[in-house]
Amino acid sequence: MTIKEVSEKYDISQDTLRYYERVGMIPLVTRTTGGIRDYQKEDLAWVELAKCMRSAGLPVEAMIEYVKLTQEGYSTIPARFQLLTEQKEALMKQRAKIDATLERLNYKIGRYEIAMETGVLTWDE
Amino acid sequence: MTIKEVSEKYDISQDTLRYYERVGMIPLVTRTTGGIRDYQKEDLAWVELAKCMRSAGLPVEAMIEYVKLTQEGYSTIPARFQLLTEQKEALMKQRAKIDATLERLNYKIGRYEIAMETGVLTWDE
DNA sequence: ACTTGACTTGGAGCTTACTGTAGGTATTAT
DNA sequence: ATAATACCTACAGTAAGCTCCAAGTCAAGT
Repeated sequence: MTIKEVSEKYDISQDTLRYYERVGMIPLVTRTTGGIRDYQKEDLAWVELAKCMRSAGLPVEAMIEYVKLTQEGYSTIPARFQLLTEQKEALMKQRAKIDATLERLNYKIGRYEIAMETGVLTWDE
Repeated sequence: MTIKEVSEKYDISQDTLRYYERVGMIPLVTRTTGGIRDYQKEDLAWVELAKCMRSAGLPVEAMIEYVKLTQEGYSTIPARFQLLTEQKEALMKQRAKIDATLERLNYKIGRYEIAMETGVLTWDE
């Protein structure tokens, strides 16, 4: 699969795909003899994982470390476990912040709704 | 309340507090005759709101627009309603992405746990 | 063989959101 | 009055994560 096809399939720009590979956020992609990227199933799985992690806000740095550990073999399994656990904690904290903010937004939105119906805005900020 | 006290109370650097005011993410803060910031209850409420929104990842730009609308009076209530509703949608999407990523992390973490107990790693990425 | 278009690298540039610095002013304690 | 400390503005610098560009290479069609 060419970089163009991967770019379209996952809605990630070609530049970003090359960037991910360059910084080590995904392992080196399979190439043709001419040096052109030819994404295999495994390469695609890494791209998909990277996209998922990034979309949640997980830092590029964490993915780079994870890829590095994975390439170092089984001995790094405890380290990988720890890394993923830490990232999981971080995401859970982030979700809690979003939930708190959503509650506030809902409250404000509700007040604006009432204001638009009745013409009265209570407790403005 | 001085900027130092506000900084400590909300755990936001003084630089950031000044930055928030400068870019209009919070309205202009009350000053002493000497020109020094003296945060009043209302100023603090804005700081707190800004902190909450930013911690959830809501863009600074959105808060700037919201503050601007608020200062333009009641006629902007529908616009404020729309702005907050859009930001709410964005946060809900972000939360969904976090949830999807958390599921994947949990799956991987579970597999690493089993690997550490049994020495066998199934279905590696 | 030649053109066209997609691909390559290396490196510069951009955006967002701060963060730090320099040079000056205000306030507080002695 | 003076020294120490906290504050001020304006502006430059930084970090993360892309994004764009130039100059060149590869591959497919004619």
